[in-house]
Amino acid sequence: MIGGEDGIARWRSVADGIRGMIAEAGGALERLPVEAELAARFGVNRHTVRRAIAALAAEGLLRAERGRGTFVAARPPRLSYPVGPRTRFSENVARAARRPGGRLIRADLVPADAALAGLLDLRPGAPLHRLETLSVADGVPLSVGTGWFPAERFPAIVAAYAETGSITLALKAHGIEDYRRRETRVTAERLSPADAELLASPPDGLALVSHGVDVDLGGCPIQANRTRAHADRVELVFDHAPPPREAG
Amino acid sequence: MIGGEDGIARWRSVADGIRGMIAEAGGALERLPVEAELAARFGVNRHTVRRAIAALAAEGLLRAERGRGTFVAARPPRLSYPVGPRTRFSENVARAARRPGGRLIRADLVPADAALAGLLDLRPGAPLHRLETLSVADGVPLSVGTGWFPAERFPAIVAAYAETGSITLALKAHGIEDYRRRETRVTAERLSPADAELLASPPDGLALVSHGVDVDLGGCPIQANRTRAHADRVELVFDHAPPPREAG
DNA sequence: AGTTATTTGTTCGTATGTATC
DNA sequence: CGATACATACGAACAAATAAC
Repeated sequence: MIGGEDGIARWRSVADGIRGMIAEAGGALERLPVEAELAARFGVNRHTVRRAIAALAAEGLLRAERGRGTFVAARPPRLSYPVGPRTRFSENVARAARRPGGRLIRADLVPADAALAGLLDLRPGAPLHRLETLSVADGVPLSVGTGWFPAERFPAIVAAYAETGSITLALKAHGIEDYRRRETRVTAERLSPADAELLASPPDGLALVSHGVDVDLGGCPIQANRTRAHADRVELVFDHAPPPREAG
Repeated sequence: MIGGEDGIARWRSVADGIRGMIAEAGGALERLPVEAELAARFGVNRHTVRRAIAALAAEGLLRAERGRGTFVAARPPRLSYPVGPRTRFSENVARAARRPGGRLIRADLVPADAALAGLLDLRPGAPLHRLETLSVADGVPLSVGTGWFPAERFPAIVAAYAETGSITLALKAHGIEDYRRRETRVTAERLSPADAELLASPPDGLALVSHGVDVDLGGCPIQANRTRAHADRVELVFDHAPPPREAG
């Protein structure tokens, strides 16, 4: 069964109608009329309105709250998150914020699979400390990160992180004075239910996923990392500094 | 109304059940039983099964095709998309593919708003050529890009791009021999309906959105750019090249 | 604090449209 | 063309969260 005159489903027309209402109001419309009234206004069943609202909510335009109403999503500006050779996820991350912080969610010892072994220059099966951490700024959770560290080289990394709340300091306790980011790969995914929970996000939120490998000054890998940043709250900024003229 | 014993909605249990079926089959399950059979198997109404399938499809796990069936989505590996100072979106982009290509979707003349004027070092209201382009590799659309060019400096950019299919060549026709990417900001969003259409994607797909500004060798901005890459098909790779040893 | 009204969320039922096989 | 299978649409009822009294 397809909608009124043309071959367009009715819920799509309703969705476009709602889009129009929002555009017409020009920012003045905070809350949508209730579903029953929209259904009456568009001359369709309440389910059809709900289908339209679901589509717009999936787009990020609306946010429906049970018992309260349906609201036009007004998103605050994202926090800029610089990424470069000197990226320190748990630290520089939220330096712009007044109260940055990190928290250890979980830590365990896992064997390296083929992919991790390749990234870290280890044999498959080598023991790795896996740390799951949450980074928070001004009380708002920004990202969940999983870091893998060679357990033989960094035997006390978990305790050091738990004590200092900083990867950089925990590495320093193992003799790493400085390190560099080698490469960052960025993708986008939907938040997993577990990550949505940690990030205090509705389950339909998006994650900016970045994979990276940090190396010591000798080029030896010391950490593989997978960070899921809340896409509504964070933007990644890559500064492509011009190459030094002298080096040609 | 909430499902059977605990406070979990039935469609969530059904979704978990389907997840289980897929996991249990371990890759051997290509096609799901039809909705009516799933409804019977889980003891719920067909609508409840459809709600569960919709959720899993939104997660990217399933793909429903009208008239054919519901299938477990097997996603091909993402194409790596290097981003750096010498990024040429319409070109390097898909060099890894056998048949890269670009297509002009739309072009028009727009006045610079405050944000664009700031990025491009122009006065607000200055005329800009806006080009909407689609980049394709091996027949698969990868990304939609919108580029803004100062119209006074690049009066014939639209014709030049339409003729050559390349931003770099179109700029060369205006005397730009080389240019650099200054900065890239990356976020994630849901695909807009229009972009989903262009990218031949289901409407619930995700976009990796990158904003960038290109400057000529004198540092003068020549292009502002907003690219929406299909998150399932593309990953952005940022290579944080080590500082050249020779230069100290 | 407790009760009621409002509003979105879930579930079932039924029927029909439309694409595929 | 008929059968199959997903998509759309309407109707009815109740659940659960919130807000108002």
